[in-house]
Amino acid sequence: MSRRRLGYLLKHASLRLAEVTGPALEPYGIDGRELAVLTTLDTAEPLSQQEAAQRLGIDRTTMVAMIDALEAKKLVARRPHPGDRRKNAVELTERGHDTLRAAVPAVEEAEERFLASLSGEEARLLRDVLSRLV
Amino acid sequence: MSRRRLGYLLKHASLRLAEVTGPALEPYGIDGRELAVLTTLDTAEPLSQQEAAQRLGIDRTTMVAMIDALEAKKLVARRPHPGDRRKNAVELTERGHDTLRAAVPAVEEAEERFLASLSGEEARLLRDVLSRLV
DNA sequence: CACTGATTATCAGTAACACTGATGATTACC
DNA sequence: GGTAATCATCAGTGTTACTGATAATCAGTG
Repeated sequence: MSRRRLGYLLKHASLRLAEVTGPALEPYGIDGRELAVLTTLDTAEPLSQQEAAQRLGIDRTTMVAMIDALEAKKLVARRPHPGDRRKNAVELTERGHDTLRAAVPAVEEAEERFLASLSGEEARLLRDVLSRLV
Repeated sequence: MSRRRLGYLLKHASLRLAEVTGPALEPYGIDGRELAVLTTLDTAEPLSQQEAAQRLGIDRTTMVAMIDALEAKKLVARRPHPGDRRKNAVELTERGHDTLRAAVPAVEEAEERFLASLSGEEARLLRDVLSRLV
């Protein structure tokens, strides 16, 4: 049974989750990956693109395209980094903060719908177990 | 924390799992997707390509390419379907059966290594919970 | 039997995603 | 001062999986 294989389960769980979170984020004009970038950038001190990429576990060149898209939507801004002109200090704009504040509850609600068939204990354990594996 | 987001966890769990199962399957010349197709095709009555695609939850056109690759490796064969000349009856070859028999234990061992940090109960529950979500 | 509509496999084209490797600018080291 | 490392960027590539079109075949209807 290939349906029992862990790779199959993780992949299809991702697909089914995206079917729920995608529409939930659509009103905010972003997708799940962009929400993750916004969340990562929402720190006290602004990050360089490379720092953000490392924290999120994505490639540096992928982050360039992500920031390009978010900047085009006026959700983030590249600023000169104080003290190192090689770096960009990437900051959320006012609009970026607003979008983040509104999108996070929307996606959390979508996740809960996705997990609706589980008990609270099971849902908690799923997150916990996945966190340890990652 | 974007690291708590379910989409992030599922995606990165998939990536980390692939890092383990990929090398485990490499000696057999197949990847995880191809193993899933082989497993799906290992039935009493041979399936058409479309039936196999539906069981596996992938697109019909994707299955064409998968079967092309597996046929080139002599692991499966397209036969005329008895009673419906529109269909192909896709069968495992002798070599396909051998590969499947050897690769399944290898990938299961890799999965266990991936799950090594979990208790047996947690591992069992992870599979169970994911199955219900898919 | 002839006709219409559905089904199957295939192909070309496309899109999303994420990588490698190279480049220019800047910084750090010694 | 000169060399090596770091950062952002870009062009190119590879993987994956889709849409839409086509030809062959089958099923059902009158």
